[in-house]
Amino acid sequence: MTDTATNPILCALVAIPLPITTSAFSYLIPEGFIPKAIPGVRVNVPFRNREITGYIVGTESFASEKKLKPILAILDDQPVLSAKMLKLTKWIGEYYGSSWGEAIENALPRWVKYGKKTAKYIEKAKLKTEVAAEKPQDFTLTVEQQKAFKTIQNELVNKKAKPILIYGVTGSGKSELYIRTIRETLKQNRAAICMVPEIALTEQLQRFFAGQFGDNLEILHSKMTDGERFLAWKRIEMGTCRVVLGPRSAVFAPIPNLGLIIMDEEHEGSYKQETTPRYHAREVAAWRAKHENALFLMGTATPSLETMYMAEQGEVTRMDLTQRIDEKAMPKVEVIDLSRYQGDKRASTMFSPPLMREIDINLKHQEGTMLLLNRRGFSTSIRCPACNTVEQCKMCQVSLTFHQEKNLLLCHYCNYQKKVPEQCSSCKAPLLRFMGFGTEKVESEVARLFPNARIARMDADTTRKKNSHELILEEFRKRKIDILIGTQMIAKGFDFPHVTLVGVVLADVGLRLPDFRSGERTFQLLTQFAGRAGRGEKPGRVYIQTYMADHPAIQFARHHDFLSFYSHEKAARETYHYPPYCSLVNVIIRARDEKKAYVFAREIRDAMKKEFLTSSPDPLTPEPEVMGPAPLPFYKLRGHFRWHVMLKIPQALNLTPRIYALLMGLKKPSAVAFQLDVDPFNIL
DNA sequence: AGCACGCCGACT
DNA sequence: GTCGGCGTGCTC
Repeated sequence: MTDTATNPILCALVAIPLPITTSAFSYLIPEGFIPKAIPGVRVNVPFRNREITGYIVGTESFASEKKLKPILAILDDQPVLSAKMLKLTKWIGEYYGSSWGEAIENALPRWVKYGKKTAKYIEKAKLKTEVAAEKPQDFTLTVEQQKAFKTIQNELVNKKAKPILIYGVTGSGKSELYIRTIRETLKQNRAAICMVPEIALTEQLQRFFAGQFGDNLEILHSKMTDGERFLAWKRIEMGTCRVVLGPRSAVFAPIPNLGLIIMDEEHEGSYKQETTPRYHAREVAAWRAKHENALFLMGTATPSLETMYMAEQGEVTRMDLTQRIDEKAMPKVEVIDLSRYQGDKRASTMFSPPLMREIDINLKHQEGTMLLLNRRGFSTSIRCPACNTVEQCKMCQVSLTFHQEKNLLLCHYCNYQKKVPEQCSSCKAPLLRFMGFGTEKVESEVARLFPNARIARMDADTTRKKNSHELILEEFRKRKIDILIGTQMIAKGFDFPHVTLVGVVLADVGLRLPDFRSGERTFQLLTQFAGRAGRGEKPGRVYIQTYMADHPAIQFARHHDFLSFYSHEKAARETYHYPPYCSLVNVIIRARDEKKAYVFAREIRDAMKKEFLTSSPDPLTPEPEVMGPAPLPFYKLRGHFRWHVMLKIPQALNLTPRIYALLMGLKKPSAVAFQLDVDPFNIL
């Protein structure tokens, strides 16, 4: 043993924010840096032959000197990440298949990446305009609300509380429960995060919350300037503000003593991030709440199948709010079978006579109308006008997508393909119809039919600019607009008491998407949208136009019957082995070279089959399946050809390390890249 | 991700 | 004979 061996050498483990598999690299800590080299600080380190900023995630000692490079600089006096957040990001990396460094960078606001903010930023941030606060009103709780609140109160002090799901019909007063629960949390000197599906709803809830929590409220979202975010972050970190409101990224708020995480509209797909790390905020929130002894509270009128299933399994506590507050009735829903009006001279190309009549009535009474067409679809599907059959894949039970280039119908799950049929595969009628029109066309049609109406359209195209959301909504709220036309973004959460009529121009749009969740999504959309009507004094009316009037998603939505829809959909998921009866992992393969992408995708498919399809002779357990490779809907994206291979496996273990090891074992051409999507939400 | 190392085509 | 194409491999 030499002298150096008896003196252990202190090294730092540094996570590097690059897409590499090694989770952390060891570096020497130069003598003078030792006191500052604590977990959570940023450091500059030599990496290969360049300098890169990483994060210290731990320290270790080596008995003998290894050939390690030294840390070049330590950038922070205080950690930018607490020990708890380090653990959380580690788990995210492991579960969703990103590097620890990428998971860390994702959890931090942008300004951390580029260094400290100067006084200039702070001054700028202080100028932030105050939000108009709605006067706090104290509601008396309904009997159901009281019962739910009592349970929540108990669970709030239970360190081992399970997550709670509030299943409450639209207008049943979930927000009021959130507020009381947050107040209760504050009383215990703890802090709360409240997540909403998107920034637009943050702004809506902000006025409501501001009246309740005043200076204690802080907002966190990516459209804020760096300066605003910096101040907000610091106030939260120091415990000055103890109520945080924001979209999915708010789950990473640097709260020191977390007591509560609320997730409003739990079923919303926007909680799943579509870039690396592809985390689901529901899972992250559940993990964080569990490890920080906080309560996780979800609320929605249309729970996801996953969460309902967890409740059935006893892993989530479910509470129901079946009544609207103030004894308001649920709006009456009419389903209009459009095939009845084909060739009807009174019908316009998109409006049936009953819906036109109702719009007219609303204009005369000067009451608000909302029209929904959820057309953000990329693909057009084909339908038989005689029997309304939509061409579907026999194996996967999803709609076939029309690919113009190849002039074929493709299944995006298993790559089954067939020629565009010349006649309906069900009733043999000729002349199949290609469907497709969007909100813009609705707007022009409404303008033509109702020339005196004041119309606005709200979709991804009209809300690109900052504040355009609020501008449109504000005009509508002030009744300067009679008819608001939009995509799903007008369906969620808004509370306009003057809206008495909502119309769905074509409910079928969502049902044709090539996704096993299309029925669930359509049910949710219709239910949420119907809930926008009749929130004021007058009762609401809902008109749903469709060619698929018998579809369960439409029929159950018509009767506001979520629980029956759930039973129905659950049975289908079990039959066809989809979540919650299995776990899905999607491997996305892309390359500039079309052939290379496909060849490697096949290699991955074969390797995964070999790895996962060998065992399980038990006939009662469903076999794992490896599907694909199939082209992704955006087959050519930014010059890359994209394929995916999907693994369906009947257990919810964390398979990511195993799949990663497997894929790294293949000799991958460097021109090909792959990415995991664990628990994919959009199979796109 | 990047960035260097490495082995094949058109240039002074 | 070289300059440089991007295929491939590695990063404490």
